[in-house]
Amino acid sequence: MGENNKHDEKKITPRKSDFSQWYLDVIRVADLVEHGPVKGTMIIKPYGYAIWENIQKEFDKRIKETGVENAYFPLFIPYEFLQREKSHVEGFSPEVAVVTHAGGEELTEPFVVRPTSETIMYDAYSRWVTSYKDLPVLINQWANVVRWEVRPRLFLRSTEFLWQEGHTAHATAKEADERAQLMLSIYKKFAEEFLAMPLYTGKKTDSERFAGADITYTTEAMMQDGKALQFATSHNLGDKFAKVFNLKFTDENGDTKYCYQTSWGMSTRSIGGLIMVHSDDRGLVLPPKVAPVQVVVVPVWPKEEFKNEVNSEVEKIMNELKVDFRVKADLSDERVGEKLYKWEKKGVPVRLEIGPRDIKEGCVVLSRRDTGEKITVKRDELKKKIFNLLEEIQENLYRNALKRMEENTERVETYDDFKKAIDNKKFVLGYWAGSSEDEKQLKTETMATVRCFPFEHEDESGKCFYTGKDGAKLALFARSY
RNA sequence: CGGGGAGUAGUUCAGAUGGCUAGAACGCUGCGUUUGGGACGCAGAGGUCGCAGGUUCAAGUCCUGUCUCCCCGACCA
Repeated sequence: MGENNKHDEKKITPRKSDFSQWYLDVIRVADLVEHGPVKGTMIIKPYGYAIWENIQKEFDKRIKETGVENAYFPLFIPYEFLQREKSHVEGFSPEVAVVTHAGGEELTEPFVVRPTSETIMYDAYSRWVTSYKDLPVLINQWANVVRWEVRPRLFLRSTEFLWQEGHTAHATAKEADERAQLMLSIYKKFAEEFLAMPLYTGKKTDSERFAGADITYTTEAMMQDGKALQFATSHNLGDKFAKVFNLKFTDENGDTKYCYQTSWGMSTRSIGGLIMVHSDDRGLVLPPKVAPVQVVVVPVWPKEEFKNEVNSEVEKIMNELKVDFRVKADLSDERVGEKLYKWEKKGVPVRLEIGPRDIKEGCVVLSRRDTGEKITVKRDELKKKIFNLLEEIQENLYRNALKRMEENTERVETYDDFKKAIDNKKFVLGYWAGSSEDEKQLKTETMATVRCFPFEHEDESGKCFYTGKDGAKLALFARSY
């Protein structure tokens, strides 16, 4: 290494010394994205996009099982639509991109690049729904949205991001709330089973509620630096939007009623979460279920003359494995060490090494990304071993993340203990009866926010550690992204 | 908007008190030797030093202005 070279491109900043830098390093070495020319935008590279595709595919399957269908609505929304719901426009106007010129002229009516699609979808719904027989409307769209955030961060808060947004309309308030909660439970299951990411779920406080919603339900994940990341949300919108978009139906008795609605979304932020929950100082670590490549086959050619023999063996293995796994053979001319590091940094769960020695002995070497453990496996039980290994890695990642989340969640009774716990980068559970003003004050004092009132502690109540009020509900606090 | 930092090769950077043809490492191209955990040799390509003015015999270096980017906070999926 040159003496002038302070930054070794191959190395990764250790998590403990600088978590943000580590996060950016992982993204860089795994080759997921880079910055776009407009501030806060991302160029998602093939490997990064492949992760998103897997998320899409699996989540899409799961929501369709609940009767949801996909559709697509325009990117451009009349500004006037946004303005109809007062708190909605107040919430979003600071961050919308407004188009005032197009086709070489100034427009008579400006439009916005969608920051979310409630308005344009419900305008359509109002034409589609006339009878109770048209309900419920259960529609999802996979799309990009634009929010001109003050401080963008790769994946976590990009100016433009990809997501799914589900929008439903129902005949009753009860049905809408059930749907909102159902979707939240689907997010939770999806995150835990597919992304190996444990979550807290609960209700947001008034101040953290979605602009225009009656109730916002949320899922919160713990990153390895102890900060919280809002993973996905589900909103019970009540009938607010229905009233301003004139979304009405005639019920069984011939009475005209407004619909009750929900909306729910999950974005490319989930990839940021994935990185910050599982990855380590060697690079990305991906749970097998999301990994674009589950098994990478690395041939070893100690001498040129072995190349053909090994490669034909690799081909056999590929044919055998590609039926059941996402598998890739790295036949590039890079030297072996370089390949091993490369795929490690990309987070491939299982690596398969095969060289002349292994061929002679009828076996291969498998190495797992999460623990680094290497095992030698006979060729005839290869498939079974890989299958088990992938399952084990998936479980192990979840177990570790869950353990970390549980061990780093503390219950407190007093504000002093609260501050101590927050400074120790914990998630904190404590009784809370504060106002929105109190939340603000708490944040300036401790940098922590109320993440949610967790469902699992819904029935508990006690004395608020901040205001001293009785009958306070148990809330989850953390510093957050 | 506040607080830091940075603009020089594809990337990460070095270029005190102005001075010869602007450097290194990695990466890239070609040839050869190599290949069981980040190889090595030789040859090569690659830069109007963020931009605009100014001072000077001479500016990457000094002065003035300006723009941009990154990181940390307020906002959020």
